[in-house]
Amino acid sequence: MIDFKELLKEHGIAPSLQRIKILEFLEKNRIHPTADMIYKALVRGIPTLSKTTVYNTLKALTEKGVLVTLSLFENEVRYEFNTEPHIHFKCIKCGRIYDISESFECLKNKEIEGHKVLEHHINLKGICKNCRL
Amino acid sequence: MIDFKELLKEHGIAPSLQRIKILEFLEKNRIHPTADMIYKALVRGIPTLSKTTVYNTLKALTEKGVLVTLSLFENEVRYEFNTEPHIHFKCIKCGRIYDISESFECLKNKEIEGHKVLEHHINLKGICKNCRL
DNA sequence: TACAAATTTGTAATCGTTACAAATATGGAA
DNA sequence: TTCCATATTTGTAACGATTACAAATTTGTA
Repeated sequence: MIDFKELLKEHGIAPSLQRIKILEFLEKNRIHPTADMIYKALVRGIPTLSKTTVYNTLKALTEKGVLVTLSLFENEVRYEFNTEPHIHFKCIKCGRIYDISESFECLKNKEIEGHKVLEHHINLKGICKNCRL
Repeated sequence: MIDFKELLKEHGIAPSLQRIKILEFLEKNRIHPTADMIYKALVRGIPTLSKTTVYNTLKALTEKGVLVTLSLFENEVRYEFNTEPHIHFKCIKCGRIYDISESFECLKNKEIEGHKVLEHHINLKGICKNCRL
């Protein structure tokens, strides 16, 4: 069990209730949510929660490297924990986003057509194992 | 030299001046522009051009498969001709987006962790050959 | 030339996000 | 504990990209 309060302190962010809850939500719900999804989920427990707080917190956590933002297919910002490099798969039927543990080390720090590659993002799209049944 | 009027007709879209110019711009300027960039570039030649027309045309052309939309890193929609599958590289210094002809056939129609892969989008980020100098 | 249908246009609405300032909560010093 | 400066949160307004919509214009065809 992660100590979210500690995790925030380690990154120089004061561990307020709102921040802890946002971080906890992202750790426990690996669904790559949008800011709005996070807000809607948490406002039940924290009725005074403001969307601005959600955005501010996500921005701060991203700047500190705790979170990572994703630009997947539909052009909406989604957030996830910054963990091992992995690939994202989005199901065109149910819309769920899956993490694929496979990684393409072959791209890392490579030089392609004269350009120095620092980051690579691989997004897959198709029918997920549940929707294929 | 592509006959844009013909190309539009082939896809069941009436070849109006505005549509021809938008298509022509995308074919001649392989810069993966946003709708706004297209509008700004064309409004000089067509002073009455409306942004709505640009959006409508881009939407129609995308639905017909003539264009493809990109969700790259900054979460802004960009458009390009629908051609051979290729990889996009964005320079973090100059912001330019390059097409990398290399393709990852190894991903095509593959089954990964039980999911059926239909599309794959690979986005690279780094320093381009010009900015490295 | 005339007219119905398609296209374009401009305005207003919408959505996600950010700016900003007031209100609130916090932690440390006295 | 109480006080206070500071940090955090909140709500509203502003913003930019996109879409909805209806009026105006253009087009192709009879």
